[in-house]
Amino acid sequence: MDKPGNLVDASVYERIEAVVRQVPAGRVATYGQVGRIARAASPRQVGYAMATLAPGTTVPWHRVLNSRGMVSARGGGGGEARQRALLAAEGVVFDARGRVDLGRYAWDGPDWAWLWESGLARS
DNA sequence: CCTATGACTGGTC
DNA sequence: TGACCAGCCATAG
Repeated sequence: MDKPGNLVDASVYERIEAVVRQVPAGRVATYGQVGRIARAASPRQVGYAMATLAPGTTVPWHRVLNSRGMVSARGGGGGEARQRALLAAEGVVFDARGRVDLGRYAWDGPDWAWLWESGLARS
């Protein structure tokens, strides 16, 4: 896992990115889930953070889906197909409606150790 | 410095 | 099933 560091003093977007980095290949997280773990004020903050990521970022943004298990539509376009391709390459299957079975691919959450070291475990 | 602008979710009607 | 609404932070121009 990557360096947790002290995420408590980091900006909201930094915490969100750090959490997304913890999502392993082949699993997917929802904006709401990431938001709760990163202590974002609202799930939407996660979307905002993803939208500002640089093109060549190392953050696995494609593993973040909305609460319905679908790829969220974005302004620019294009990125949606890429997101699904990346997930498919990791073995994530989409059903006929274009949805992922969250009950099967949902991420369990970050490791306890990471959570503690990052400072996000504290309430 | 101020405004517009985004990858969302849960509750209510 | 929809449709509508509040809540929210960083960045660009």
